[in-house]
Amino acid sequence: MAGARLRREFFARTVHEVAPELIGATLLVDGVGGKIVEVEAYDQDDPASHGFRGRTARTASMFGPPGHAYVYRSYGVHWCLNLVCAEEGRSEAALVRALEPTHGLEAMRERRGLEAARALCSGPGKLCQALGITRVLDGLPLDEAPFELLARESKAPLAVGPRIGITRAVEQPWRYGLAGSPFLSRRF
DNA sequence: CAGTGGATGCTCT
DNA sequence: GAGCATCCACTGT
Repeated sequence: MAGARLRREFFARTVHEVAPELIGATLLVDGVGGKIVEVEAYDQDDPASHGFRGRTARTASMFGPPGHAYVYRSYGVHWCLNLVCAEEGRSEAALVRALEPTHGLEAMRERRGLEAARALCSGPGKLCQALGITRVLDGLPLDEAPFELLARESKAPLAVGPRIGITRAVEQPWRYGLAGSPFLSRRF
């Protein structure tokens, strides 16, 4: 299932080291969540990253200390969750794109109005809806309630590919997934 | 299946 | 006023 609680120090490295290690970790919000099966890396010098043009009110927490959440609204409809990496002052973060639901399936079904477990958390907006993530959690530390983040117990078979839904830096292969998982937002 | 378009809000130009 | 790190419903094979 899940191992030791991930400490803030885990995130105090470049996102390109952290992101692949997040695959297989367990993410819970108020006890509801599951195993991370898909993330994307965004860094300081990345034209596709919100931090690329410098710090703004929206992206403040992305420039904050590592091991915290950066939550933003997407397309005016959905919320997206990032796990902030690197040292304070830089802007590096891993976008959590999909979970394999393991805890609180009923709560997720209620929030999503769905039955199929496969579709509960198979996308960044979907998983935020399923876990009840909103701007309220922006900037909060990941090693304190309501968050709970548990390290993977064994190394996961990794799939790597280009990121989804962006228009700049499309060629960077900074999307990581659990190979073969049926809970991905899209196949690799 | 694949492809299209609408909903919706906020940030940045 | 454009442009999104999206999702869903709808269309047409």
